[in-house]
Amino acid sequence: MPYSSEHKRKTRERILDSALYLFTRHGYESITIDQLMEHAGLTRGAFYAHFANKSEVYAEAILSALRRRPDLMPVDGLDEPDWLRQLFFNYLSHDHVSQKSGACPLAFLATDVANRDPAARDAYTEVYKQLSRLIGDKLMQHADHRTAFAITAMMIGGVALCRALSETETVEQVLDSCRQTALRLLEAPP
Amino acid sequence: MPYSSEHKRKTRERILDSALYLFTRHGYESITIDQLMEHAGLTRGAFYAHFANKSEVYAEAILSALRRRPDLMPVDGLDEPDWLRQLFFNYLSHDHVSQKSGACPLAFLATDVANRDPAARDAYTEVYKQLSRLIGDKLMQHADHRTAFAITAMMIGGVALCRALSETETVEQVLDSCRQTALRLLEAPP
DNA sequence: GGCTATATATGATCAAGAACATATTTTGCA
DNA sequence: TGCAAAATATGTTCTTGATCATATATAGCC
Repeated sequence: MPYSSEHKRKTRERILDSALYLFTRHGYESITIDQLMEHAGLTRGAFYAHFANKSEVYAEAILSALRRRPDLMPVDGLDEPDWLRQLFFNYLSHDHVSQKSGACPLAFLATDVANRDPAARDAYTEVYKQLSRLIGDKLMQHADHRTAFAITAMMIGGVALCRALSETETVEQVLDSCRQTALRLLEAPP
Repeated sequence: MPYSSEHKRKTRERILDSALYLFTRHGYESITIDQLMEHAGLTRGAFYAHFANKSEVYAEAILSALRRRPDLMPVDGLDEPDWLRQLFFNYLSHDHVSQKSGACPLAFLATDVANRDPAARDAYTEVYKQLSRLIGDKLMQHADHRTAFAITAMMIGGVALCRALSETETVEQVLDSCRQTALRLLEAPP
């Protein structure tokens, strides 16, 4: 059994890192297996030792976002409102929109996933449920728990929207408005 | 000069109708010129009498949404709050997500457009500005004008999100939460 | 130090689709 | 009624990219 047992696993993770990076930036169709593997420092042929096909790596890449420590996540040790405030500012930021910090697949692949197969949509759904549950839990006692869905929709929509807009001025307004509104929803229970 | 002068214009509009229908459903890359023209009741060859290339028809299709009377728009004669309430319910509805009523390109093409050329992004930006301005105007005196950006982000995000999700139960929760939150933002000025 | 299973690389196939080039149809007008 | 310009249809080229098939390299084990 050649190659240490860790080797393949690490290579796979490296491919998934590249996949998440490239797919969030350019979408499913625009990325080729060649580009993906080159980005991971390998060639086409190695791909099929790790994944059955392109669809599979796409779905796995989305799920892999859960295993990462995203740059978007607030630091530990904050109380709930502060944690949420920091998340809002991290998420609804220029750095996120321009992918200087990590890219959330929920925002970057929203309409892309809708055109993919069930595995991709299941992966997306799983990631979404974990994010909304996390926010919902932090929201407890500060606002209606169910508001979490609307807040996540606004966060995802705000970032997706800003990425599509071609006017930086409008991007600024959208991000600012979403941040302010998220804070309002946090601090003013119904 | 054969073919009545109206003929070409109408054909072009028919192609744009098909383009908006198909692109919003399947995204830019998944639709072929063949499919588009067949849907419009024509063949490939006719396409190039109307558009220079695929990119152009995509951008034009997005802009064409402004000229349509979308099924999403509330009926006339309502006062501002009622108009907005009806818009929220039309937009954040199952019929919209499942495209039984017209499809808003802002929600259906959000991440798709981000991977296209500047013309497509400019078209998207133009449509977005018109929608957010419309909502902003209706919002006057009922809420902070700038909240319009957050509300549109939530509407767009909510629909884009729901289209990607594979669990109907979660879709239900998201739509419901967005509708309720939109109403709250409408009725409770900061 | 060679053997072997596995990872990786390279070559080949095949299909899809955008764009163009040419042929055909249509219809207003002389 | 026939002509001509414009619209539409059909044939063709050429590129791209996913997948497969085969070749090579790697490293654990005897």
